Amino acid sequence: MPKIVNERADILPALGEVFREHGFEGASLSAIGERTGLGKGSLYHFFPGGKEEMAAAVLAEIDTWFAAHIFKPLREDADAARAIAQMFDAVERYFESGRRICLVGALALNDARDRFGPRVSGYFAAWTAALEDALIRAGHGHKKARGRAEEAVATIQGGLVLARAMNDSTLFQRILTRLKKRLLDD
Amino acid sequence: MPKIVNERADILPALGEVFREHGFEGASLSAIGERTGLGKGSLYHFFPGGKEEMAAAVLAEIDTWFAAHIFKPLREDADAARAIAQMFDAVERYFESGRRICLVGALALNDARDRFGPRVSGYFAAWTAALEDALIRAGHGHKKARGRAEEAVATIQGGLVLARAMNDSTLFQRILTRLKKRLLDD
DNA sequence: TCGCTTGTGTACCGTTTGGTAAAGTGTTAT
DNA sequence: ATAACACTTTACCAAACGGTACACAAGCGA
Repeated sequence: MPKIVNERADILPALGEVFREHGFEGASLSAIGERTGLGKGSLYHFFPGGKEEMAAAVLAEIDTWFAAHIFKPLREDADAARAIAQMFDAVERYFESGRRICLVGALALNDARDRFGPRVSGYFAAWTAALEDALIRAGHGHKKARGRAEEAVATIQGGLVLARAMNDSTLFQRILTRLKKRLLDD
Repeated sequence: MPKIVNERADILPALGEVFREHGFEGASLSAIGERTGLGKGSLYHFFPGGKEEMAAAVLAEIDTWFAAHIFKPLREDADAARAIAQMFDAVERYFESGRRICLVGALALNDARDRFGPRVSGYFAAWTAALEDALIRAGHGHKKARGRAEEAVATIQGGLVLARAMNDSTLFQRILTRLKKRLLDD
């Protein structure tokens, strides 16, 4: 009986895509099995906690990725403006110009939020806080930096909603471009 | 056998709340029955098409409401700036300061979008088009009005995501206030 | 070669799912 | 009074659900 995977981290990307497509409730074990190529036996071997543990693992991986590639540079890069510009590049690549949605945002919208409350709120709290920090260092007034950061993160999330609703990835790119310009030039 | 309701429109609000809470897949017939107080028999009497017809009816009602209370004033009010201001008031009331999510946006994020594609895209297309129209009449440049309208609608949607994710309705209010100011003063 | 660990496949569990059928009960118009 | 209609109740269905149990195969160190 040959191994298919040997690290549970190997199937997290596929897991993430299933949850993105169907949501938490809609992602059935059969859909998960199909996408990952694993049977129930293997899935419950890697994730004894079932669907909930799978989603939690995906969220944790997302957290880690964003912390390393976006939040940390925003907080620590000596050139704050450059970090902000890089955030926009990373966001556009990560969300594939709006063709890919934000799983955390999607989970936040229905009752799945209650299952993953701290993870969901922590993700957005970390993002806005890091961006606020960068904005201040880039010369924005302390008082307005938090508001601008919140609004920017919201605009990105909303851009994903609109781009997916209208099936128009150029819309997401336009929104990002405008937002980036406003944050850096203003 | 007493009537519980006699117009199917009477149960649309309750239906909408169930879909908002659980999403399309997650809204089981038993949950729907509980919330509406109707058994399956009655539900299938009013909606022979099942869940899909229920959700479609809710979406149609939402479309109608927004068309009458938001899109139409934006397009037709002689005082465009006032129409925009009223849009923000209506949005804050309708979404209960971020405690209530946008069902259309939520459906857009997972595979439920494919079931209701035209309705979902039409909703956002109508909103952005109406706001663009008002922005032009309020003195914004023709060329940038569309971009600003798209970004504004996206920010509202994203504000709902963030407010719900962080369980903070003041966040939604702050975002609306900032956005309104920028659209009207800039 | 022997166990042991780590995965995998399959059969199975009880429950819930969306949906159907039909009988029954009120109301209303004739 | 009666027949038609509108709605509700109940029972029922096959399929799918999340999850469990367990036998079994491969790789590996001793």
